[in-house]
Amino acid sequence: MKKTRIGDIAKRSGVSLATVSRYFNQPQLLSAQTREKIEAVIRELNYSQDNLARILAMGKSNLIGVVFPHLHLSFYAELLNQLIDQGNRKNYSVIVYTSRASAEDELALIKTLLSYRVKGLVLLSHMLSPGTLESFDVPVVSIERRGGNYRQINSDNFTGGKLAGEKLIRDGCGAFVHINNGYHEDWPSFKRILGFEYAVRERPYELIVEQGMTNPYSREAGAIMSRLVRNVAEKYAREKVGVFCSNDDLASLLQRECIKQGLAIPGRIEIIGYDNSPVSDYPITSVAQNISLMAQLAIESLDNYIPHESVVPATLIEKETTGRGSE
Amino acid sequence: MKKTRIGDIAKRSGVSLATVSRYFNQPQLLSAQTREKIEAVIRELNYSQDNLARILAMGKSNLIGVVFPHLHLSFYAELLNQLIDQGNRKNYSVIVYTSRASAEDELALIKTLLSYRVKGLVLLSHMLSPGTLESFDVPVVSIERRGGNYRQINSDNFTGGKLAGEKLIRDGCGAFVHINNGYHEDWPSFKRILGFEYAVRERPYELIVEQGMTNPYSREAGAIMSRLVRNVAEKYAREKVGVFCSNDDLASLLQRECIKQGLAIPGRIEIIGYDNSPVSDYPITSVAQNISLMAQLAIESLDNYIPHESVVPATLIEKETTGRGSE
DNA sequence: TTGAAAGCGCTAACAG
DNA sequence: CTGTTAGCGCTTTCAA
Repeated sequence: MKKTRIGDIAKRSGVSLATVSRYFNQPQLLSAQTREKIEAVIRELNYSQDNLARILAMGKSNLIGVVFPHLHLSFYAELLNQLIDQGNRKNYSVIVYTSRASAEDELALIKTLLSYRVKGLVLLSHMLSPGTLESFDVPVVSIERRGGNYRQINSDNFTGGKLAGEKLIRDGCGAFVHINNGYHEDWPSFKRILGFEYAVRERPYELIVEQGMTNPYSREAGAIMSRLVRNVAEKYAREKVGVFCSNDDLASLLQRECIKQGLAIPGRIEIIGYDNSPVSDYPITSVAQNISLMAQLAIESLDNYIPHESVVPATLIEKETTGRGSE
Repeated sequence: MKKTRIGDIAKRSGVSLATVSRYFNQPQLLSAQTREKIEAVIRELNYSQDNLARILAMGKSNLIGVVFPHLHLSFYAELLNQLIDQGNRKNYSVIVYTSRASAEDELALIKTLLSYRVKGLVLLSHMLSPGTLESFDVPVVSIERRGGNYRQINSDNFTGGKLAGEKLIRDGCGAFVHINNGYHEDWPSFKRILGFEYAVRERPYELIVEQGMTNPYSREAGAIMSRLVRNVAEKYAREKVGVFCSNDDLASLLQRECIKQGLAIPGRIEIIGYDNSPVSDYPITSVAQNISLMAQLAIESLDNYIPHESVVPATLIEKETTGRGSE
């Protein structure tokens, strides 16, 4: 049982192959009559297009390549979700990869993507240098990554961090902690720290960086967080502590640990996460990134590609790990 | 700046186009000399293959199509992770979709996948009937889904449920609850319920089904769980309650709610989840599905396709939401 | 409105 | 070992 091709339906409906092709691509050019004839045969033979051949002939696909560091962070999972959904609206299909161990491997991976003639690349991986990204001859959009001469979509990290700080101050916290699992001054997310530090300036403040919590669900991360909470509780015994975490998963881990150690939330300690991804929709106060807008912008910037940075607003979503403020 | 093709490098190195093709596909056939010559030019011209053309010429791709219901469940996110990784070993690329609203739409989506000549389909969606799945002319593997004449990969759900039940009994629970967000007797996961019920037979037992918790991270799910915990605590005031949840995310939600309502874990209530996905690696006792094995089997069954069911073992991973047993 | 024919970039007989 | 050539299935001038 061979695959039915455009030629088969051409023959069967007594028109030329080109006409059938037009049926799909420029139906206005066809007489209503031929159109119906073709339609009937297509249905009859249960034909469906071969996108591969189509792409080859046309030169560009509507496959889009996406590279995530991994999918263990709820922000990533949700963004992928949204990218797929937004892509679907434009009939794009998403090929997804997770990051490799070395820049070299990652480059190979992207070359594979390119070998499928992807229409564009959406990257959340940190592995490749801006220079490399600029060298691809398809649209490249980075999300929450270092900048360069390509399309960047970032959330308003500074404001996000600032909102978090201000909220914790309003709630009467006397000591402030930011927990991060590793940052780089070039990354947009670094501005979260700056924003937070700006808000809490001249108050007791501490920046804690723990690379071991890159996967917040690992046993290691649990152990680290446990120790960390103990230290913080001991160190700031008299004032309420306001903690801002670089992502929700970390915040969630922190919350669990506080509960375990009997620190009242939000009485003794307040927690604010970042992302407001569905996984944390309930009940952790978080700075929301508007993930769906980011996905939409990413997808839409693929056609009509203009390298530049977009900053999407960040908003504080108050839930149960912070207080009522003091207004 | 045109794309460099196989022909360009043929010309430049003074061999025929076919020879260059062989360089990639059957290098043993070439003399070391030509091989080197070609290699040099490839490097010089920075050539990289066009997989699309390749697939078209060869007839089959190494794209594989994956359809998930969504990515909000940690089991899904992790499985996708593994599928990508396992696929990479064989140089497959994964096109991922999330389920559509209707069977019709979902079929269209799969047709799109097929139009890219995917080598096979890995499905976690429930939308399509077995009959439909059987009708595709590429290998189809379903994971934890209803059976049919295709490759199925399921975990040993009955044993999994049974292990959970037995553990709770050992730990001295006097009342048993299973919380599920919707099931169907045809689904493999239904056997989790059977296994659990078998283990706790003739003891106080209750099955709670709440469709509203399909996305355990929704506000709605939070509200439902809150009410549910209250009811359970009230109803079983004298005996320790053993709760088995149909997935880890639900278990995690339950844990949080118990803590909030002041029910000691594992003193007053014990919790066992299902999946043991990384998201729950810490600290919820869970029945592990061996997700990476499932992914591996799925990927490997794509070549040398033999429709049948594989059942991968389920094991109980004891963590902090259950007690020490009583042996 | 329609058809003929030349590609898209690569592979795979077949012949040498 | 290597070259010639005919496709893979579709799109797109160009001409009619």
